[in-house]
Amino acid sequence: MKTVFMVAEKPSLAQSISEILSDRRLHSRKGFNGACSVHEWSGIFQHSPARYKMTSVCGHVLTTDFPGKYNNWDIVDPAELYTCPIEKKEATAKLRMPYFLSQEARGCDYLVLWLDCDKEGENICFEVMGSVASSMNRPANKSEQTVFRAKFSAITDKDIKAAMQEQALVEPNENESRSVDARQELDLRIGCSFTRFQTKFFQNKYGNLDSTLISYGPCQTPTLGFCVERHDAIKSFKPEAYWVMQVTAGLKNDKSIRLDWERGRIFDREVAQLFLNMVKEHNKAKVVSVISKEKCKPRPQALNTVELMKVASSALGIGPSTAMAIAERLYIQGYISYPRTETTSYSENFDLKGALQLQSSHHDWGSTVREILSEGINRPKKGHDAGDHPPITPMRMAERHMFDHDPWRIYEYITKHFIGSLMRDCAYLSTVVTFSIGSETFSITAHALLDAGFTKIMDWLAMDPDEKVPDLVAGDDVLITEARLAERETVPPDYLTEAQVIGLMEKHGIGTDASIPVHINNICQRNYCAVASGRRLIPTNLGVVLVHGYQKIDSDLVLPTMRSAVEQQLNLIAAGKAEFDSVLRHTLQIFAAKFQYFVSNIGGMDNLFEVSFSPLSDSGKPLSRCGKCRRYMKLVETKPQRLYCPACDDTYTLPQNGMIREYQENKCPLDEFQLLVYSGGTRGKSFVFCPYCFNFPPFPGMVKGGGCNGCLHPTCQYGRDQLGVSQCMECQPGILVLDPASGPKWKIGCNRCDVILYLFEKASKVTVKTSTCTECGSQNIGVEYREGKSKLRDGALTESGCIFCSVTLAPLVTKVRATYENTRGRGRGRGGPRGRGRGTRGRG
DNA sequence: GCAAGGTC
Repeated sequence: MKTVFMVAEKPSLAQSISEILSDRRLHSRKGFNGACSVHEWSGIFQHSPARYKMTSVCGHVLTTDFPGKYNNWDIVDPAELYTCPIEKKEATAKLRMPYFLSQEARGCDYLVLWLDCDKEGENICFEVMGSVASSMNRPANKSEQTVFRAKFSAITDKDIKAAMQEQALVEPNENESRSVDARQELDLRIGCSFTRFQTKFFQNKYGNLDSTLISYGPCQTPTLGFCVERHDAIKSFKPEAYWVMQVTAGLKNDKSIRLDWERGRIFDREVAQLFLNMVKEHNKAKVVSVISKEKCKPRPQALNTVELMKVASSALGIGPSTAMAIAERLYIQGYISYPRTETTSYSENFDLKGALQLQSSHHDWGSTVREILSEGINRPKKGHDAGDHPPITPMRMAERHMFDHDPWRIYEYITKHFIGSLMRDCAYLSTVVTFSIGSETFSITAHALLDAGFTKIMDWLAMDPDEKVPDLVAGDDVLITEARLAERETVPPDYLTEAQVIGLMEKHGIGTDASIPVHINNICQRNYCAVASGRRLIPTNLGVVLVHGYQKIDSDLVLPTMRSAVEQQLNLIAAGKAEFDSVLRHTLQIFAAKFQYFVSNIGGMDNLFEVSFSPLSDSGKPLSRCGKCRRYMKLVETKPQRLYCPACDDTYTLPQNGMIREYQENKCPLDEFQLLVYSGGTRGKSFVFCPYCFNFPPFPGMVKGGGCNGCLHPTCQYGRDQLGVSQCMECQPGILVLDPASGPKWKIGCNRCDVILYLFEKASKVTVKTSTCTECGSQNIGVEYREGKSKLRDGALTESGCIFCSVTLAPLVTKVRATYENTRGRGRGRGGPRGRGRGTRGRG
């Protein structure tokens, strides 16, 4: 019997599709990577009995990257990134997806690809094919088609079964897949080249940038551009005076009404005065017409991701990435449907009634739901069907107490939106009374609620039911009690809200429903924008200077149209109208030239930086001596912390996220740089290091970023050979090395992994002896205590021996794993005042 | 240490 191997884009879809195709008679098991399940059943394929086996990937199997040697920022010129080779690597190493697929596909005869029906999905088809090609059976007849692409537009029985019909199965579309390869390559080369160049250029010049990375990207940069554009509009705004005419009239019942002038506002005082004078010639206003019209506020369309993110931000004060993380969890727990969808239309066979019935006993909205069920569902409005996933709807009922605050509010919104979309529109009577005073026209408008409709459940949209329409008919006169001019001033626009930024991204095709929150997060975390009250995005100095710099050098770099222009080129590949190679070569050529131009004109951006930031030479505090000039170098504490020698104008990278201090006056015997101590907190790793060797490893075989505990110097008293104790018990290549600067809380730490031994607390001296333990071969350790501090047997002040085998020493040793303190900056008393927006935190 | 795109 033949076996058909089938692959979907995510585990949940593999399950749904399997259930449909097997008529719910299937056997399921978890795959070895813990993420994907495998579903098996028997059926018919191409008119013969067959075994079916279905599993999924988790998004992309592979990712595009540079070969390892191009990832050294100090050696590789970013310009090389336009021509150097690129390679595909496993997207998520721990899932071992290619291996998983090849194992499961072993011995199968046919492959049916059920990846999402978009270009990314098409690309993943080829990643899957590449993974299983060598392990599947080869057909006896070489010309027989064994790889099929299923095309589906909804996860419904009807659609899925139709897609599986023999005549519906097609071949995967290589052109579409190649267009994604091209996109990946362009994004990688362009993004990384600009990011590396500007990061290195500005970080080596300014001390107070407070950003580890000054990134550029075809999506994140235009997104920042929107925020800065609004910032500029606010800063350059010039208020303008204007005048409005305010006419008040008295009714018979002594009530007075304010009439709205048809001309709205006038920007010329004299002209406004002229109109006022004309009006003042009259003491009555005549009712010209009274027109009532039934109007409606439409019920919402079915909910998609972008709309959910906008509402979460603007109405609930929950940022898009937090909102999506919450939605993701609600989905996994089965409370809502798949939350990443562009579709705003329920499919024909969507069980609206069933989904509604689930909510009929709800404490808060059960009674409304029961009313709808008894009156009948109002068929929702047709929205856009992107053919990806159904709209976001509740799948299970949940009460308020079952969730935390924010998850509840997201669930509540999704559910109320769903219910609202099945109710009637909100209907109201809009009455306009038009008046004439001489040649000028005025009016009043009043609304009277006829049917609350969906605003009964989406009550934040409800209308005021109490607006009274004055009892007037055409021909009536009302007495003018006052007519005057009011002087006003135009006001600047406000900063963009997150919801508006999402709207702009959507409009310009920047990012996708899944990546929009990531881009917004990026520009906040990189310190280009801060989230202010009302979730408005206010660009920081750094953000403003960057965008102005791009505008000065090459405004294309920040234009929102750039992304869509490139995508148009890519679509030519997808449509088979252009060659992959020629489009890629052409586009890369353009950007390589833009990059060169940017590099040679970076001075233009630098001029702006100079105004806002202080040079490295003015930053930091003196710490330790330079081995080249013997003068003091400064510790620059803003991220990334580094050492700067003002005399040599050299910068040295330091270990991050921890304290750096001098190690007395000790120097490295190789380069005379003063030695330093890194400490990652009380329970963290610590080691002695030479700032020069840390950046430029002195011996072959040493890696960059290491301390003296990994140094191969044969005789240096701080090196591995003198202070090493034994092999690490937990990692193969690691060596346990004494940290000579750690007293009185003495530590021996592995120079590779997180193993730490605490020993002989409060001892005055701990040394590594030249002799070794006869039992285990470890170096012996010597310890000395001061009078009264001894922990040794009988209060002895000195002893030496093996810390693992000696019955007196071993009990004074504790093994732990280093923990990392979750801090920015160090200690207290620093870092307070410059609060930074963190994007995903805080609620409006 | 970098992009953007999938997804857990």
